[in-house]
Amino acid sequence: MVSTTQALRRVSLFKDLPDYALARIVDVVRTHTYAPGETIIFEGDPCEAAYFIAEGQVRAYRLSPAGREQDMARLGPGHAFNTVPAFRAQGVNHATVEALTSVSVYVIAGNDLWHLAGECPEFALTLLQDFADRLDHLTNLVEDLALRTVRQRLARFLLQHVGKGGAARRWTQDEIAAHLGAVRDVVGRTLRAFAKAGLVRLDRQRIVLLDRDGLEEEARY
Amino acid sequence: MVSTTQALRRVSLFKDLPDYALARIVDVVRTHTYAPGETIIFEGDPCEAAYFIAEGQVRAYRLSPAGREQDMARLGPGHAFNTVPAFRAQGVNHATVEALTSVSVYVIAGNDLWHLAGECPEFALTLLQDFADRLDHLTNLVEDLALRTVRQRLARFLLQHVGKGGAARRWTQDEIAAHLGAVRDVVGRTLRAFAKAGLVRLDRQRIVLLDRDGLEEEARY
DNA sequence: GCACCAGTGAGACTTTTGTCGTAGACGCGC
DNA sequence: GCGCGTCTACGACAAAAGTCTCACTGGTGC
Repeated sequence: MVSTTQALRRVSLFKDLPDYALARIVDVVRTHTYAPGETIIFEGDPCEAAYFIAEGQVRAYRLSPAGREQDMARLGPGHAFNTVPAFRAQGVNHATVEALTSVSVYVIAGNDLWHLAGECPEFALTLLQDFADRLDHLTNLVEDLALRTVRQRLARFLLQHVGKGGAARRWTQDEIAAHLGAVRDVVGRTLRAFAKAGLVRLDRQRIVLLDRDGLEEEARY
Repeated sequence: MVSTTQALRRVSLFKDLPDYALARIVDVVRTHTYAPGETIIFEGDPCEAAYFIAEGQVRAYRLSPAGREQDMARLGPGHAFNTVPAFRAQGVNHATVEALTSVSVYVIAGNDLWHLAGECPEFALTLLQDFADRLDHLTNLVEDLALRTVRQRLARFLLQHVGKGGAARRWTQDEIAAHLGAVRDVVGRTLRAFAKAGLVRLDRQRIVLLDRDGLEEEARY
């Protein structure tokens, strides 16, 4: 715990906090690590704490009784999750969060987070910014789900997430489906349709964009 | 402006604030009224200010290029809207907001809101609670849109919004559709299916629930 | 009374999405 | 190599949702 203050500064949500705030956080924070594939919190469980990612990637999703999944967010170093229930009356986790890689997190109990926000204005503002970003993201997600077809959503997704370089992480069709609010079959079918139209090339596990303008045409309204 | 402090306390978001915070708000707040049907802010416009409802009902929605609408929220006295952009880098309104009734609001410029949150911890906490509630609401909305059919959504909607007494406000099928993320035709068709199954009775403009258990069955899973 | 209009009921039809079954390709551990 | 699990391809089919059209109702204002 000697250099915890230094380490905390690496989390972008804590980066700009004054020393006194960090000192208070050090008092209440714990650390924890999770293996890839491990589930960190379960939707519906009573909320114990909020999590801040030091290392690794996680995904937060909701699960339907039929087993279908809908991603709410993918989060990496510096992001936080499960911060919401600390500020609500009945605090239950609002999504299931799963480690995609090895993950190490800082954990702060809900009560402590509440008090920190009340005592450190800088921290409260940081949280407000974070919440605002997530409200924006969810609002866009709602619009997509309600007003656009899978085809349009997939075109947008490809434009955003399949970078020019091959450096982009691989997405399985199942993952894309969970991200878009569809099922694997439909994603695969639509991808093949794009391939037939010459918009993309499917190199088994790798998707290469051939016609960016064409995809933008598909994505636009 | 004499009794503004008193009046502000009627807004539930301001209710529990200490006097010094209210005094600061009084310094920067303006008031405004809107007629029924009037659009208060437009999606995509640069964000000027945040709004707190003193009187009346509004609805916030997103519009697709095809003219279809998706409600994000319906808000009444004590609720706030357009508070999010004040906490984001590029502040543009994230939805269109329309007055359903005569509406009077308190208006606070984005900058002022930011400073208030930084200087009044109680206010920051109140805003965090408000944001947390809305994140919860939007998360549920995403789950509904992605994982449930219109039929299931409609059953839930009826259970929630059509109270026992006849006191419930009237919903047109168009409004229900915007709320559920569907189109009027489908809502009407599904309502008729429910009526045929004996779950509801349709009295032109009035929906009466006949079989609550049956609807819960439709809504579940 | 009359015309007008928003809200609704209803049928026919298309498109989109989801479901199922089967099969092939690939990577991995043994 | 072999088996095994994951990911993918693809066709057939079913269900859900959307689109289009027309008619009807009940209220409003004139």
